[in-house]
Amino acid sequence: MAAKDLRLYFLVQTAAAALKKRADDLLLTSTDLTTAQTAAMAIIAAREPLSMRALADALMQRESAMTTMIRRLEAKGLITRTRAKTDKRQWQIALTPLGRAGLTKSRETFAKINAALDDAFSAAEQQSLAEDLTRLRALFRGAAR
Amino acid sequence: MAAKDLRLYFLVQTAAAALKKRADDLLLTSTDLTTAQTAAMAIIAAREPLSMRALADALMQRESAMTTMIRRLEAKGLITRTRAKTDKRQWQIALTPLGRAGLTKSRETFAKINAALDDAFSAAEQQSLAEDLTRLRALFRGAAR
DNA sequence: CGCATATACTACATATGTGTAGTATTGAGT
DNA sequence: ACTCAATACTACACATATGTAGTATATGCG
Repeated sequence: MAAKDLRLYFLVQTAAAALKKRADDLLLTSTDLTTAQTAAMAIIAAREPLSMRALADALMQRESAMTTMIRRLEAKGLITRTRAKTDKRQWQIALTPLGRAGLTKSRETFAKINAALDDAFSAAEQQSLAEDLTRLRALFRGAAR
Repeated sequence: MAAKDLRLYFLVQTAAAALKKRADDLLLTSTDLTTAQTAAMAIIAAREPLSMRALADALMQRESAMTTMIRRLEAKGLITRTRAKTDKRQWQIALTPLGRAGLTKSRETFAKINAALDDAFSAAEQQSLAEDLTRLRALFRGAAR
């Protein structure tokens, strides 16, 4: 039966989906942002101004995945895109004050998420889980065999 | 900085994405199926014939997410859909021989994934990871507060 | 300098997932 | 039997992610 082979795979995917959905539910009611958008804005806040490429790398995603999202954030007035002077291929992405405000507001959501985690997992357990997930991610991020 | 708040969230999502991508890469070259399709077929194999609703529940998803995927699997000749006699609202979904063959072939992929996991994680570590993920999933699957 | 290649980004097709609204059928209560 | 709510499923809009192909700019090398 293939079902047993899929057990850990399925657990990882469904746990990630449950976490994402809860965070999205909380975020969308309080800030009208998705978690993906919030994660992008958190990276931008930490490194602005940065290029599409740098943003994609920080989020461990492709540049092509960034185009649409960044356009949406720009349309909402949360970020600005300006051409880099030294390299005209690049954009320089930065938060607007409105974007900064949205990001600040999003902290409530992650505070709730983290409080729930703290209730359910001891610091040692969270540490162990983080280490396992880091190894899991590293294990599968190389080229396929 | 919001980045720290997002640490565990980001780890879970990126670890799940890395695992999904590796499995997809392997599966798509050997069977032309995605992991989501394979997971659906594994459920169908274990419980056929079953309704859209039962399938969605088993995959922890919405029925609306099933419609398109099931249509695709049907178009590929991997599953059949027939109306249930007792309740004409329901479909009865079952694998075709071709579907069963695809599922069998997919086992190679998950054998590789599981071998990689066995290399990197001891049985006890996998057990602990599975328990943590089960708790994490349960923690966030209820209604939002 | 001029050309080949690499890099940064965009455009679009495909796949998945969510949310919401709609249709058809069933079933429960009166 | 009739009505009304619940259930099973579909349709569609939107957000995200991947893969591939294309354009514009930069850069290295002869």
